[in-house]
Amino acid sequence: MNTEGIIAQIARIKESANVLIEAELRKRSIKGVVPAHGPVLVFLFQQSKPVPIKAIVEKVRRVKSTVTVMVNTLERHGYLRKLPCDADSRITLIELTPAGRKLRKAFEEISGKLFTKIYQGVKKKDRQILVDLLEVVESNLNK
Amino acid sequence: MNTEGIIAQIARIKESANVLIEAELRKRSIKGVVPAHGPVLVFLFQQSKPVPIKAIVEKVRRVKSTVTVMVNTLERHGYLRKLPCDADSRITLIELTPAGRKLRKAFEEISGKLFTKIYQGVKKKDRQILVDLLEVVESNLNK
DNA sequence: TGACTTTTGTTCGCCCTCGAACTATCATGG
DNA sequence: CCATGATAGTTCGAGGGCGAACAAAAGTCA
Repeated sequence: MNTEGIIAQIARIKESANVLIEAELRKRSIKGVVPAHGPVLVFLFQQSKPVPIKAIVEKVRRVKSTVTVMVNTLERHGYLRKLPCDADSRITLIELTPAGRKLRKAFEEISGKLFTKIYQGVKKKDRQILVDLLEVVESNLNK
Repeated sequence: MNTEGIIAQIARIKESANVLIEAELRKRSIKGVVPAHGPVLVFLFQQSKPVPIKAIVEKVRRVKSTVTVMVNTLERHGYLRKLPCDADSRITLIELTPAGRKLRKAFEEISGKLFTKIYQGVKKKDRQILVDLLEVVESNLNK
């Protein structure tokens, strides 16, 4: 009965997923992108207009100092651009470059691959049970 | 990145657990210890004699350069000591200081608290189902 | 309008984490 | 005995991540 180490188990799963993602990025010769950029990029894929950094901070569950640095890294690698905001000069607007938009397809492929691999041989019903139990655990942890 | 689902969910759980652990450490005024030190300390708690850094590396699933840094941090904060090895001077032996050993109780308390909180209201049977499903997912990811 | 507060981002210090390169040291086979 | 190779740790550079402190701009209100 090894319910003792569920957090360790979860941590290992997360790390294995990251390893897979990194391997797929390498396979596609995508440089300068790491798994942590995922949420930021996914958010930017959904935008049709430049968005303030603040909006990214609110979506990606990272503090703003972290987002500042990540945005700079992605900018340095040419995946996004910063523009000033005319209406409010405190604001920095972010928009994907063509290189950044090109990442979208890779992202979707990699997500699909991960999903397929994770649930290999797991029945739909069990997948649901797993996700539901994780949800209970998550909400327990946040109360 | 974003199977927008289980991996994100798992990542959030892991982070919430870390937040809880950090809060408990703070509550106990334990300085200089972060959740990542957990595996190292747990391993050292189990030792009755000084162990080489190499042994730590093998247990904690971190590369040796990471362990080097972590050991130095824990040493700087007074939780462990480095000693030379007479038989083989390439080796650095590590041993907990009294301050380090004193962390054990806090660790056990925090682990217990985490366990209780996570599984609040989850039946034993469901706990087992959860852990079993996670195990399937984990082994899927590693093949 | 001028003082005070809030909001937006950046910077800094500290830690983890990795991989690659490097230093000692030890082991082994010729 | 010594050259060659394996081993143990460290260092370096690049990235993530946090909180605290900070600067700049905008908002508020008397």
